[in-house]
Amino acid sequence: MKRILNGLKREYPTAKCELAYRTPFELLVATILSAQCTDVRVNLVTPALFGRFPTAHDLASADPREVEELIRSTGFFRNKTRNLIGMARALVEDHDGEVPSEMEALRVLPGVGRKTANVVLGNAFGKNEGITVDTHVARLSGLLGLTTHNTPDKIEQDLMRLVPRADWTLVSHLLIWHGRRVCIARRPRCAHCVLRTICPSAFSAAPRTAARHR
DNA sequence: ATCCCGAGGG
DNA sequence: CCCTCTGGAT
Repeated sequence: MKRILNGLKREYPTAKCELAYRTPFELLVATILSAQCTDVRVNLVTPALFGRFPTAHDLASADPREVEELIRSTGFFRNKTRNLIGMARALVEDHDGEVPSEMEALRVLPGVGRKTANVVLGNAFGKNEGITVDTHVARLSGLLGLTTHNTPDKIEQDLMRLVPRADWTLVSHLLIWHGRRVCIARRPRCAHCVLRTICPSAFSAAPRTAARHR
């Protein structure tokens, strides 16, 4: 695991959050939108969304139909709209319209789960509350020791035990970047992967289909 | 047909 | 643990 992380660090020295945002509020909204949707598509809709609803106060009084139209292409748009407006109202009522920097306060907001809270705490507030790993990690399962009995939750716990707390947010981004750029679903670029020599699922020749790990 | 930086509910 | 919610890219 140590060797894997060192390899990834060398490959992505500037890994960071790829969601576009300027304020904690914008990051919170963008992260909620990123559920089952790529960061690229989120970044396509957020400029118009943030232009129309720059703060929690603006979103709290928004017309749901207008929000739905703006975020439709990110999928799950009815759930997301309900959560976004409910979240904005909670921010206005309980936090003067600001995004709280505490895990417990974030988690009770509508639509904010463990992963969303971690992204906001790590990237907007510089806190390392935990390592959250995305669905890409299933493709690194062979490397990370992910099995039926060794779930993503277990992997995250192992990573937190191995990595200094100061690097938790960085490690989340390293794994995400690798998933986005190299270990791509159904078309992994194994020939360009720094983990090629130690990955049990890697193709030695140019791959045509994705590696299956389970 | 399968996947995407998920959350909420049963 | 399971299921549902959604559109777009590949």
